[in-house]
This record gives sequence, C-alpha cells and structure tokens, in this order.
Amino acid sequence: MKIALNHKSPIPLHIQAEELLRRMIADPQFQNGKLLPNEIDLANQLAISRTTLRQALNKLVYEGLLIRKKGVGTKVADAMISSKSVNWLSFSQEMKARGIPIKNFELHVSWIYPEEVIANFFNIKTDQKILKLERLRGRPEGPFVYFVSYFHPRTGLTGEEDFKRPLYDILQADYNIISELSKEEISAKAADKFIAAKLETEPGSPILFRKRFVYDQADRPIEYNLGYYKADSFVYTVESRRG
Amino acid sequence: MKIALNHKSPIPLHIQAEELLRRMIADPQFQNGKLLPNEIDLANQLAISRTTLRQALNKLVYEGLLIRKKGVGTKVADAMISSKSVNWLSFSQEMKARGIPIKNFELHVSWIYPEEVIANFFNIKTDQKILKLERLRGRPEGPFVYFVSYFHPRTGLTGEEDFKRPLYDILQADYNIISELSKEEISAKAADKFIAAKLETEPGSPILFRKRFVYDQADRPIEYNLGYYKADSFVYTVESRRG
DNA sequence: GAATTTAATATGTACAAACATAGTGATTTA
DNA sequence: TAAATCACTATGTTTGTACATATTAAATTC
Repeated sequence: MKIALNHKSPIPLHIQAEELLRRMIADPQFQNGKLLPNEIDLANQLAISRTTLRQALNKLVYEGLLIRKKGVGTKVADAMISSKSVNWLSFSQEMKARGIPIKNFELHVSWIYPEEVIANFFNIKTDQKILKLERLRGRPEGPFVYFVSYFHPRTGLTGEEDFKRPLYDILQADYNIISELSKEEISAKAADKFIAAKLETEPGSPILFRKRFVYDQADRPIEYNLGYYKADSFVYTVESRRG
Repeated sequence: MKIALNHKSPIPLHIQAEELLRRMIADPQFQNGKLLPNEIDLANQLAISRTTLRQALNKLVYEGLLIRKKGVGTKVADAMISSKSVNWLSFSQEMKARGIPIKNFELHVSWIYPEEVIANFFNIKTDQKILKLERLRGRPEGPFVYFVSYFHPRTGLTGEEDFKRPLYDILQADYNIISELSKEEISAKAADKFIAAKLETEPGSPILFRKRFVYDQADRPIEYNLGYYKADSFVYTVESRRG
C-alpha cells in the first residue's frame, strides 16, 4: 500500500489521510479485529501531525467504520449494512433486476445557469452554465418517474453523450469519475402542475420526492439529482444495523 | 441562557460545549437562519480554546444540525425533520435533539388478532393475540405523524408499560431486547379517510409512508411498524458509500 | 457610475506540545 | 498464591499559535 501523502496537493491532508484509511479498512490485513498502527506512529509515517490524523480518524469513527479504545488501539469495525448494493444500482439496472420493462418517454439536455442552491452545492458561481438532464421514464403503459439531473462542470460531460447508456457507466468509463458517496433525502409532496402533466396524473396527487447528492472519490460534488415518483410506483428500502 | 462551562467537572469540555450548543440550536433566537456567535468569540465566552469548541461544532455539523460556511458563519440547519439511517435515535430523542417540542395527541393500546402479513412476518399463527400500539404525535400546533406498531409476543410487553418512555428503552431496560437490525420501506401514498382524519388533513393529500421491520440480536422479528407522515413534515435522509 | 482592489471577518487547515485516563501485563508485596 | 502496585502504551482532552481561503462590504480606481 502506498503510504505517503502529497503535501503539495491542494487536497487537504486530513482528506488524503481519510482516503488512505479507507483503503486500509478495505485491506484484509486489518480485517479480523487486528489493530491499525497507533496514531503517533502512523502520523509519523504519513508525515502529518497527530491532530490531523485524528481529524481523519474521527470521521471514520463517526461513520462507524473504525472503533477506537482508549489504552488499546484502533481497529476496523465488523462489516455491516447491505443496502449499499441495492442503493447503487442505477435506475435502469434496478428495474431490470425487478424484471420491469422500461420505456424512455423524454430525454432533454440543456445548458443552464444554476439556481443558487445548486451553485452552492457545486461550490461554483451562478454565472457559469452547467449541464441539465431531464428524463421521463416508466413502463410501457405510461411514465412514473421524472428525473432532473445537474452536473458539475468538472465531470467534463458535453451533452453529446449517449444517455441511453447508464449514466454512471458514462462517467466512469469515459470521464474516469467514480460516484463514491451519495446522500439522499426522501420526502412526500403534492404534484404541481408541471410534474402532474409530465407524469400524466392530477395536480395535488402524492409524489415521492427524492433529492440525491452525489460525490466523487475525493468527496467533491458531481451530481445533483431530483426524482419525482408517482405514488405507489416506487418503494425505497433501507437496511441498517445498530453500530 | 447559562453560558458557562464547568472547568472542574470530569465531563470533558467539548461534551459540555456540545450540550450547550444543542440548547442554542433549540433556542428560537438562532432559528431563522440567524448566525451563531463566531467561533473565536464563543470560545472566549466559554473560556475554552477554539479547537475544543470546534470539536463540539464538528459533531453537530456531522449530525446535520448546524451548517458552517467559510467566510460567513455558522447557522442552525432548517428544522425540517429528518432521520438518519445511521442514527438509532428514537423519534422522541431525535426531536428533542433538534429542539422540536413534541406533543402526544393519542396513545392507544390494544390486543388484536394479527393480519396475515403480520403473522407471517412474526412467524406465528393468526389465532394468537398480539399487542398493537397506535400513536398520534406531532408539534404543539398539530399532529404530523401517525404510528402503528405490532409487537411479537416474545417481547413480553404487557400493554401496561409507560409508553411515554422511549420504546427502545423499555424493551432494552425491562425486557433485555435490543433492536439490532431494521429494514425500512419508504413510499408515498394518498391519505385515506382514516389517516386524513387522524392527521387533520384532506383525504387524497400526500403522505410519506414508512414500513419498518425491526429485529433483535438474534435476527428474530420483534416489531412491525407503520408510519404515516404528513407531506413536508418529514425528510428521510440516507447516506451511502459505494461498497 | 461601474469595475477593481482592499480590508475585515469567519471558517478551514495544520502543527507542536502537554497532560489525563483506560487498559494490559509485569513486578512487587502481603 | 493472590492481591496490590507500577510502568508502559494507546487513545482522550486541551491549549496556543499560525496561516489559508471564502465571503462580504467598503474604499479606490478607471
């Protein structure tokens, strides 16, 4: 394992250390309750201060990936939670897995000036155009979900891509961007006129609304995604185990 | 607000600071996007170092209760109720942490013959009565969630318990059952007449519907829970990392 | 008057140093 | 032998300091 950080890089050292620790966690070498190197040694090896190393460790402890014990050491937590694989399937993969035939009703690509919320999430100015992708998808009988995606300029997407391929394939294969982390917010709301028209339903009818924030390997924002699901067309499942 | 920490206490200063910050978060004074005092001033007021204060702040930022912005300041996150899959706080604990006052509108205990779905989940016959717990809860202004829970006989619950205490406390403290694993399904649906009446809204209005399957230490089913949330009163957040 | 520069302010990153405390195991003591 | 003590190790807490960077607003320049 490469055990050195780039002190010249603009990426903060504690972020780099965190990434390295994540790789260590994945390493079978540290799997079965074996202890990681102690903080002082590890900090010395990485040529960073113990404080900075602890910043990285703290985050992973918060996430439940590491367990620290005073006077003893730090070890990798027992693996848990399996909702990940389900969560990380793309829409089309997910439907395919359930044997649901998919029809693409609309696909619209445009370059727009981002709203403040989005610019804020992407950490860019509102005067820089970004790629917007709208998709209406569903069963052959009719649409049941309307997606809107916004992409950070750093993705390099031109808008000319073949969006019939899974999006995360395009990003990974053609632009070497791996969606690493996603945060989602699920809520219910009533359909407004626009959404109701798209989904061929009545304004005011219940919609499962899903916001999705996607980050890359370095925890940099790459996609902001909104999904409007017709009620009863979609169930979101989560499995969690006490830490 | 008492704005002093006990430097003699064995409780670490950053924990005390965290508690104080939680109280500040609950304070209407800081509610509507107003900024908290800046870190340096606040640290001085509390007579602790900025580093120690930041230790407390970090935790609350991680929990999503505070939002920090470089060059601007720190503010309380919008009080949209949210649930972290990571986090095993009960409903009331969670609301308390966010400083949202909770009112219990109804609490109804009964013994019923289970429907087939439930008997199936519990792996019991439908001719054995089980405990059903219905609760209507919300803010002082009005209810926003209606819960229905069914418990496996193995929990030992008699129905005489003080259900104002957190449920998971009762199970753990009095019956030595630890809820270890939960599977959830989230979807949207329209309120039927019964639910609409409970939640004081219109039939047909959007509802976030959450089914929850809870298992104990030995992966045996112990609770079947249904939650009907008024739209826009509840956001379900999930964070997942590629496995 | 509009555009640019500058200064003030607040959070972000990073280091070094010191002492506290919990766990472990070896050593000493009753 | 069993119990108490002690030293060692690793994490936990806390401070002080310094500089970096994003944001905003005021001052300056064109």
